[in-house]
Amino acid sequence: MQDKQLPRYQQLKELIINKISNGDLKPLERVPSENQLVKMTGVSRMTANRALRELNNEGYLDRKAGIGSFVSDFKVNSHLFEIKSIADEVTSRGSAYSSEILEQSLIQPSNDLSRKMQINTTSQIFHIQMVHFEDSIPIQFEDRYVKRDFAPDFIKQDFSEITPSAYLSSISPLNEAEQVVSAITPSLSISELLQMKKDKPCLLITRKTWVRKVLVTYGKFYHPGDRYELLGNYGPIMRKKLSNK
Amino acid sequence: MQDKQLPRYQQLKELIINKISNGDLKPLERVPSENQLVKMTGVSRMTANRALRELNNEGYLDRKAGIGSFVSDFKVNSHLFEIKSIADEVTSRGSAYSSEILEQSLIQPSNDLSRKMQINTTSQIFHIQMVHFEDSIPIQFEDRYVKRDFAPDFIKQDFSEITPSAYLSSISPLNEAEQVVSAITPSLSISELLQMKKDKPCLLITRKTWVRKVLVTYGKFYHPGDRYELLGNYGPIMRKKLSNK
DNA sequence: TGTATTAGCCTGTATATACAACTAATGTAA
DNA sequence: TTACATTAGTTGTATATACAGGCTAATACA
Repeated sequence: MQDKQLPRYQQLKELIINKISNGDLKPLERVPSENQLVKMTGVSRMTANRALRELNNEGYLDRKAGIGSFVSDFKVNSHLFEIKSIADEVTSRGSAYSSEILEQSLIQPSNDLSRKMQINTTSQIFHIQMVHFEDSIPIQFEDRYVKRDFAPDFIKQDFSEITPSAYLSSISPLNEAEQVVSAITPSLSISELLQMKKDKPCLLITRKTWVRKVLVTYGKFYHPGDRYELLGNYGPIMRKKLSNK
Repeated sequence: MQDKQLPRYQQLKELIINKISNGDLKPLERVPSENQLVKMTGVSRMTANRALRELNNEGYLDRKAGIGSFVSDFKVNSHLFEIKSIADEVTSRGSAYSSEILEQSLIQPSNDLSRKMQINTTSQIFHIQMVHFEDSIPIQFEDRYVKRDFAPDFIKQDFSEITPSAYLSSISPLNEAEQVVSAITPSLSISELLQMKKDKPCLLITRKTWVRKVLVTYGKFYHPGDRYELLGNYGPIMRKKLSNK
């Protein structure tokens, strides 16, 4: 039954997380101040402070003394997941990013796919296939499925302007992700798309992302083994804050 | 000069982190209670509470109401880094773990290696090469270098009993790690060690770990691409606590 | 002796209060 | 207009206090 009531600071946190998840509060938007929360909910300022401070530590909010508390923008959330937009990655290296879209359609999922995405076969999903280039050299083949009801306008987007990852993050911050990394020998078609030599290995990343415990995307990302590495930094005190600008 | 003094709860946190890092406080050992910290340092209980609570959230401590606060054991820290001991990984899947040691020696580093490990060529380092098996099938070739002054007894260990990762974690919790994942075609010798078919790809993980900002190990971990996957879960609220037992 | 109670310590939460530092907007004087 | 001071609102920190709930060991009692 779990009717044991949560502590008040936790209730406050979930209230705000829910507003972020369902879009009531959008990235960079202002969140009620500590004193406003005191007036709204009747808690003391210290418990409002604890709620906002912990949300800040967890990466949901950005706070500044004298200014206020704001919802983190999606770049911060991406960093939280160690999942960067491929376009940002390329440009941050000082290289030129470009892309080529191979397919962008609304499809009926196969049995296998509907099972992987935890839906029934009658609901439709979006499918996109594209290649990402760094200085005109292919570095990723993206093969992604997206739930239709999560991103109804997915089909209308121009993904040569904004990557699917960035677009999906802009709709709603992703709460959770699972990523499986493996090394494979690519199929002939993928090998050709990535302009790889025969029998060269491929780094394959299979990623699922959830929003509020609901799976929204399932994608496979193929990288040429000799042109791409996946970097991860791990440490207890590595939170990065937005610059002041 | 940075002589601006840190907040008191932060001073308390660093005091305890330092004691953990330099071995004054060992895993599972008791940490001063909130009231003891009050008497020792003169702060109020709430700021002692904040220090211990945040250390708990960051994975350094485990706290239990009615019992006390204790240094997390190395398994928790490993999880913090998303780096699991290969032996734990295998046994948690219900398989039988075994290993074979190929080399365990004290060497003079080459120029290239001394640069990678940020030491001069006169200091000696340990070198170990071993293969890890799951149900007698090789799943990892480990090629690791360890600073001598960090683990002076490294050479004496029986690594068929405890993996190098687990041993190093037991000496001191690792503060920071960097991990690069790539897909390669293995050399013939590695391919044979891992009993792989010709031209099959290999998942290569290159990992550096630091303790108190000092690099202590540098290792390469080769996995057969068709027998191993690297799994990562990402989410804001995924802290796992030790069971009660 | 065996059992129940109590006392004491621990963490967890919540409140009220206070002061400091920072920022933006406003008012005021040169 | 410009420069400076004031003010109000924000977060950041620190303290004192209180009560609840979990746990252990000493104590009291039958």
